[in-house]
Amino acid sequence: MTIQSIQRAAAVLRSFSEIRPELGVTELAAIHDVHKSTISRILTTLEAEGMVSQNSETGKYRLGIGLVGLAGVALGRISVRGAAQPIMSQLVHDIQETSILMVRDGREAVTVEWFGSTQALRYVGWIGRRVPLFCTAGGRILLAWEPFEKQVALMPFLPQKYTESTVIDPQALQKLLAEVKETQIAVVREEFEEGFSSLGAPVRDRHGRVTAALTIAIPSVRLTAENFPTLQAELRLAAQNISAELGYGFGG
Amino acid sequence: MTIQSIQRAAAVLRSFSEIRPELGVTELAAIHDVHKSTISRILTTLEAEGMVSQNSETGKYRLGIGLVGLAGVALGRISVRGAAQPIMSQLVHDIQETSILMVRDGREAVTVEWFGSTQALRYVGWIGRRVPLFCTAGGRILLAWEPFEKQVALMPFLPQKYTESTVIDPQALQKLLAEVKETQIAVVREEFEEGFSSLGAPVRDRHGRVTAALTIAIPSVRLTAENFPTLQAELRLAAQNISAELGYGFGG
DNA sequence: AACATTGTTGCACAATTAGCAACAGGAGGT
DNA sequence: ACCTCCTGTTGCTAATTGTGCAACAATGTT
Repeated sequence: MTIQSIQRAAAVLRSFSEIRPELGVTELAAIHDVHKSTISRILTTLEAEGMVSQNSETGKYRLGIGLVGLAGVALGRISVRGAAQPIMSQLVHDIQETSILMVRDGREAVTVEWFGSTQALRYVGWIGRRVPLFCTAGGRILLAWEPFEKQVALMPFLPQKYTESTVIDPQALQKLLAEVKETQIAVVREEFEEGFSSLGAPVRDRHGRVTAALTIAIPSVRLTAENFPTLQAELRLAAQNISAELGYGFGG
Repeated sequence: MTIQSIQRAAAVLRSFSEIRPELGVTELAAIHDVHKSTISRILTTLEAEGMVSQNSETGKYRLGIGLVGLAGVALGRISVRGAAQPIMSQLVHDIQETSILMVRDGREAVTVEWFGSTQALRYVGWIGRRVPLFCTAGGRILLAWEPFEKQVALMPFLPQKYTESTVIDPQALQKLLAEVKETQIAVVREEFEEGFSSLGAPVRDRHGRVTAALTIAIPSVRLTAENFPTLQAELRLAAQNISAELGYGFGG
């Protein structure tokens, strides 16, 4: 028994994205198959609550600053962040590449912490960035230890290709996930973003469950056969150290 | 014309805080003077939307990871962040103290970016942290250039004292805000958190409006008469540089 | 075992919401 | 300047949905 108008409000909020950060009443009404007067009222209410704001020039709406404060409270309960921060900071200092910590949110992975490389050419992340599970290293780490039935249940939701390299064939993906589980490392080369590749390693909680993914995001030109062994070793070690901090008895 | 049930949902979300990250149905019902069955249904709906999650052991609720992704989109539209990041990183590198960028959210200031000092004793911030306007350096920066009537209109909402040093007398505060406006620097010594002080400087947009506050948060033992001139000068310069990036013609 | 407390659920009713229709304002074209 | 089109907003009312009552299920304490 859920409350329909609250569901509608949440659906409206989720309509905004990195790609479509600003939307109009008429657009949202079409997306949700709801009358525009209804959308207008939902947005008016959400604006009063600081969760959206209206661009006075365009009349269109965006997500509002009030969500940031709510997310701050939500982030505060994610204990892996505290454990990971010093370790990630050191990792980035050592390898001079960007490191990102992700957890699962529905059918996506979301960034809950990140430290950026200081090199001029580097990957820039942000807290709250959502990326697909299937074609990112962090996403594959979060999927690889899921029960097979759960992995299969997600296959109908495979997204479009993001790049020429994106793997979207279910069987090929299953194979990749099995390899991730075996090697404990995920490697994604330009499947999600042209020019960038990523490595991922599992972070486990005290029960041994993979609850987060520690990743390195790197301009592809800098991921070579020469430095790959070092990078993946450093990443593994950092992920193991974070897991140990969380109470995982991992060869500690 | 706002939608009451959506307002209620938002009010429930805002009930969670740093201090009270986990709340039960009965507590929330009392806080909001709403029947607990109503609260239970609101929470069930919000949980289905990923905006809260229930602790299976305690039966209580917390804010959920879905809010982080929404906040990520909201953060993406705050252009001051991109301008500020390299400058803040350099500032922290130079002074070895934590720097925080805040914008206003209603009657509070919220952190939209931060870079932490690597010293062992340091201030740790986080994206989405909300702090009172009145007794933090960033908050005072955000208030100081507000029209007098707007400042006065906020006085009834003065919070309780956080520390022995918190200034909550309206007239004393008005005087402090006038000084901030004159000196272009806010200094708060342990008014919000024991052991920590902060300095704030205004960040202006291309229209000249103060739309963000750049701050340094520092263990009070490290803020001395000796280093204060250097710290405030570095902070001013960094804030001016960010403002210039935003198109403010500030003695460029 | 009995009791207290918490979160959940079925039911019915009336309060609130959703959709229709009209409106206000702005942009673009002639 | 006038007209058309499009967008977001608002008054009104019917009916749908949300709310509160009452009961329930589960857990913890004495």
